[in-house]
Amino acid sequence: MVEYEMMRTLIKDSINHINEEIVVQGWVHSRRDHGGLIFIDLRDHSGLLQLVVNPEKSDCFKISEGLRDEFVISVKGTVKNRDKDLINPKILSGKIELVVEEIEVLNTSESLPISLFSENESSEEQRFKYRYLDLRTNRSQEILKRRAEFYRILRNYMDSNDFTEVTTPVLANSSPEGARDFLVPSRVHPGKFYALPQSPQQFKQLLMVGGLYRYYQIATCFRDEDPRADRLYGDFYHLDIEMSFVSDGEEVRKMTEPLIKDLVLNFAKKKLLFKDIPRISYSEAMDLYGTDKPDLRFDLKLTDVSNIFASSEFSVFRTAIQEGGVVKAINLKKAASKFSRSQIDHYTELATKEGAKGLAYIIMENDELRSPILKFLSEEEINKLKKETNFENGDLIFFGADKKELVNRVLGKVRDKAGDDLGLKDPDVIAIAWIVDFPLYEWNESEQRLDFGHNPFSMPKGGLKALDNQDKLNIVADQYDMVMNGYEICSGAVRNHHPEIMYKVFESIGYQRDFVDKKFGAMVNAFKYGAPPHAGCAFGIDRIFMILLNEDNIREVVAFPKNGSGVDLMMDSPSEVDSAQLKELHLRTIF
RNA sequence: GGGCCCGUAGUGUAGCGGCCUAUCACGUCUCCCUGUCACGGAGAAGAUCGCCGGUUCGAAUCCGGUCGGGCCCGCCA
Repeated sequence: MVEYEMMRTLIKDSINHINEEIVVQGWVHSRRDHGGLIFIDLRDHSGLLQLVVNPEKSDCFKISEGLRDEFVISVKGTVKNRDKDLINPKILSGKIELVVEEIEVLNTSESLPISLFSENESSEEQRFKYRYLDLRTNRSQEILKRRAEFYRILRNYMDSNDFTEVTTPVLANSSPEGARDFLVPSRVHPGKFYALPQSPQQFKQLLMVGGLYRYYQIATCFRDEDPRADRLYGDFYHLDIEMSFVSDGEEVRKMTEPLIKDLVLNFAKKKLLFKDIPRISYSEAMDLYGTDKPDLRFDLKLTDVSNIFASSEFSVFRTAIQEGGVVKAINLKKAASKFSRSQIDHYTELATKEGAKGLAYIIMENDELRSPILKFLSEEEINKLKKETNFENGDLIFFGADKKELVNRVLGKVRDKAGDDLGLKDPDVIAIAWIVDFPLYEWNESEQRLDFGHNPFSMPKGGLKALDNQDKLNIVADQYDMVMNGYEICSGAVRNHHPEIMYKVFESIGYQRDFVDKKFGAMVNAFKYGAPPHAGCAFGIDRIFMILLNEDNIREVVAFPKNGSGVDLMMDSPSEVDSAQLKELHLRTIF
């Protein structure tokens, strides 16, 4: 007698096993009781198999009458071909069935608190509370398997390119910049804390100093920041990469590109919009798209039209420019007929939510212009506008007039929404680009001081000299992000590996040497002993996986996600601990 | 921390001031049924409409608060 765990195997081999006796185990997927004959669809990880229970087997029949959805059973029976007109083309095993001879209930099931296989999909809250049931669906099973496949591709690629996988500590140190840390109190050292790393940044750089040629890790990262649909709470995964003897970010970009292309083309089976992945500077991205993570599946661009309206009669435009701001336009080609008045109002709403005072627009239909601001615009201005923005019949232009940063942000959002509303985001297409040359510093308006733009460990282009001579806000770092369909999926940099430049970079925004020594002691010390130039990056694995699977919520692609408040509804974590545990950790309860 | 939206039998929904003693489907329970595969048929049980308070002659429905959930802003070097 053959024992089968896998029905898929059974299906493949069924030709050879017709009339053989076999044993299968699985879940009762559904039961159809005809009174004198019972059909059961048995389900395991590989699919469905129909069982037939005849009344002559009175013991089996009795048991079968009591079976309910999701009972776990073990069945012995004979594989039979179905008659031609009884074949079910909807299931893989539809040509055969198992005529039951013995049946044993291995476990029962209460009726389910969520619906698994019907058309009513239960709420996310319910599904995640009962995630162990939700995982039984085809969709979940598929996601788990695809994720394993995804990991395998990452590892194969890295391994075959001389990268060494190194596991770095999870109990690490709190870092002063960046996200909020998860702290872990030390029992042995009263009053001291570990922190769970936001990324293995410092460890991987120390590996470079340690002589490792190339490093990678599928690294767990921990950040205590509020989640979003595309951002997990708590822990998430990086493909973390670092390469020694690299002084130009281009080397990292060239190294990682083929992997991402392979994932798009062969893993996700999607179209890649740009075969040669473009490099777009941060400032260009902000100018053209109003964001540093543009969705490049569609080609809408912002145009600076300040020169046209510098002395306009329309005071909103004129004043904005006089006060050092800009006027920019985005021409939504052929959108005029597609947008109703109320839809345009939605854009205005979006703009004001972002801080704009309003959102001027102008429409050209049947050679006629329509706009609330039309009376303020001269013919010359209109003509120049037509020329500079390719403004034609059927087009709709939105304007932003304010400080440059605000205008970019607002029109960037407008651009993104227009991409949705005009159906320009093809789900089968992936557009990838590198955004390069991020500013090392940025101006913190609320605190009126300089801050690090992206991360404090990148090498300023031009080194020490740049730090001495240039206007700080003009200093560019060899720092790069990869964007995919409007999501940031990777961030990296050529690292600052000279102690003197490290000190200087911090000093420029008011941190003294001892601050650097205290907070980044290991790194800055290590750099004193022949640190090789090095560069790297980190890809957000969960997010890439989400995009490639066309999911719009990142929690869907994780086995056991936490909800929007950082709660694991299934495990009910975080939870209280008893006072003895707190005492041992030298903590007192605050309640 | 802030804004917007949601909360109705086990599950998904309808109802959005009186026709509500709350709709429908799935599930559950009882009975019938020997070829179904979303089996079919007959019947039954199951909801103090998240919770508290208010307005009203009257509240699932309107208002306030609160709890829970979602999306967004802040935050995410």
